[in-house]
Amino acid sequence: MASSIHDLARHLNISIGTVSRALNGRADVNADTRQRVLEAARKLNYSPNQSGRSLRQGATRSIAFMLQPHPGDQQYGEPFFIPFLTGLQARLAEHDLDLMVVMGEPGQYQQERLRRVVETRRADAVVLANTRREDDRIEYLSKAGFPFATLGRSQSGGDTYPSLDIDFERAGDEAVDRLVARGHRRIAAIRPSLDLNFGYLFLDGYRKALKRHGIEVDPDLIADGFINETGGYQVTPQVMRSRNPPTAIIFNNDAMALGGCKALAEMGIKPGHDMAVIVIVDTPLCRYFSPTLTAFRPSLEPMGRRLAEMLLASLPAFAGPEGTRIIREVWPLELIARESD
Amino acid sequence: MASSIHDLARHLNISIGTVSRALNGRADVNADTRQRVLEAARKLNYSPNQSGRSLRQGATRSIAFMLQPHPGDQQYGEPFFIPFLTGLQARLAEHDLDLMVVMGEPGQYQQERLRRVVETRRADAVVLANTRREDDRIEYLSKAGFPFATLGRSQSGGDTYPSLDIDFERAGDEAVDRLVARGHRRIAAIRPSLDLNFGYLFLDGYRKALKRHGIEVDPDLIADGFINETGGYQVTPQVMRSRNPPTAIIFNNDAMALGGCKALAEMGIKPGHDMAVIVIVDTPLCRYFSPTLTAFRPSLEPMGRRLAEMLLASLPAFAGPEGTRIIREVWPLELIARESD
DNA sequence: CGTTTTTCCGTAAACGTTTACGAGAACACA
DNA sequence: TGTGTTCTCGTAAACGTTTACGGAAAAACG
Repeated sequence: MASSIHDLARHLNISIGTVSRALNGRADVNADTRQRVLEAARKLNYSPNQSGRSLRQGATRSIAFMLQPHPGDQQYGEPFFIPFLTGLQARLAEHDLDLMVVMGEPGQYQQERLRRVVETRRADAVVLANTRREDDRIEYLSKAGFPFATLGRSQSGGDTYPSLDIDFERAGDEAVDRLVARGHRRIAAIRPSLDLNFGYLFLDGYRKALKRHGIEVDPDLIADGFINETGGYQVTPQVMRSRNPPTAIIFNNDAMALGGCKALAEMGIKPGHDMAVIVIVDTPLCRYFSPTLTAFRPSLEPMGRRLAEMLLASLPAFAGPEGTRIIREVWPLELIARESD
Repeated sequence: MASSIHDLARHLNISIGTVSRALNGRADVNADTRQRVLEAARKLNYSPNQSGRSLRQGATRSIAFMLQPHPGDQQYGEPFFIPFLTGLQARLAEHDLDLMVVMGEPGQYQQERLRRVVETRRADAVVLANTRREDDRIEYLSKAGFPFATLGRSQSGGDTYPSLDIDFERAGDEAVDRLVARGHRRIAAIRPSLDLNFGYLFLDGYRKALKRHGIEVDPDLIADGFINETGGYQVTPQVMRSRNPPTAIIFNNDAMALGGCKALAEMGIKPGHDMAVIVIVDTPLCRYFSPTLTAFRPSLEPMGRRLAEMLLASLPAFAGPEGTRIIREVWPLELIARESD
């Protein structure tokens, strides 16, 4: 059915070696022969079989993206992976690379899926998302010497891999800045209780800004909860019950913010009126919630494209003549001012 | 680095044929030998190279999922693909199948990406989403004899492929039913202007229910627009300007509903108060919008799993001894009553 | 003990590529 | 004409599997 390089060779009465060289643009083939090969390839509708190619070259030309759902994640998952994936895939496709999506089992730090991809050599490299502060996937890939890049930083693995992250520290800082400028002194911070690295970065920025403004950090105003609506709903009252309740809350996650606002509403507190609310990562939900939520927005599709570039720059097979580079970048977020603060 | 079947053979002083047979559970290998092979495989950390396997067997053990963004789609894409993909991938993984994600170029009906996957044999089958009423991807795959399944029906390709769809017709019907029961007689329907098949199905249900209730279909109350917020925003005033404006609107898309509500608000009309609003496919946005939007909700993750099963049942390599079957299913939606109607 | 059957394993080909190597022909140069 | 160079191509091996085939040894059977 599908034509192979042998079919072309037989059809043209030349050897398969020449056909292959002609197709791959090698120099040692007569211009006329090459022309005939290309024509025949078009006529016979030839495309190289990727399995054969992979086997010979030891490279699959596909990149695995591993997405690890959080335990207890809500039905629709993290909305921002689609645009990120779009960018990632677009740039990879320009290099004729495929994107394989691997999802971990929710609820556990599973390496099994990852291990399978690596050991059966189904992909040439891996992109990790949802990086933990200490991430066993990173440890594993580092030790295995398998190329990878991450969306988000981690304390694991050192600086040996490319990573692209959002500047959560600066966002936490700016959020406090903005609230202080609007007269707030009692500012709460609510973040996920998971080991997710961004939760730590966010808190660093939050603390730094408070110090700069000479405001003492009150542990009662910092709380961790499940990274979903329920988490925000459960943990917000906790902060409100402190001896000296906050007048503003920064949520480190959109879903938690929605749950938190629900809790506030039930306590008769109106976000944007009686309580300032800022969300660190903007999603469409923030735009449509009532009140609309002030939030920091990342540019996801460009990030996807950029991380693809960074990964490729670290791979010997794709890096230019100037050699491989490990690039790490931290991108700023754009503040979208809305009604809630 | 990675050990091959040759390493095992050398290590055990037997032939590679025997090793392969032992690993694959073939009968013609001594129980004792098999034991030794399995142990050695574990010790040497052996996993079969997928490229070699694919080449020999003519099957890649990976399934491609093609997602085609709509022209002018908003930043975050369709939120429901992540849970669907989760289910799809989970079931495929149980059969040791990988999931490859292929995104078409937004704005065009591009077959190029698809063609590449098929012709270079990078996947054993394809899953299509965003099916059009007349879908050239389906035509192409049918003609090429390449196995595929679709999320959503189409008029293309006949009944030769498995498909799983949501019962948009019934949802349109039920929405009208519900509105009529609440006293409405002037009910508008707003759907995307694209060739997307669900838009037609929805309208069929809408018309059917109106007829059953003896209400004449008013063409002025049916409008098409871009499948995003802007589309809803632009087209809603159009319906409102009709000689006999509606008292209720059914939106066939969540983003269009949000845009529509914005337009209504600007006209001084309050959804859920002065105007009943129902949305056909529920997303988290519907739950957080103010007012919360009554909507029909699909169960996406189970659908993903089910479509994987249906696809596998149609593939000779995976169908059980009872042979391959083409399964087509249409799943009902669950009405989530909220404040907007 | 001779014959047949069964058990087990090695050999080798095949999947579709790429590529190192070498060889023949053409050409340049003296 | 002899030698060296360049151009072009064919040959064959290699990547890591699976599997058809055949054969030797062991077991079963009379």
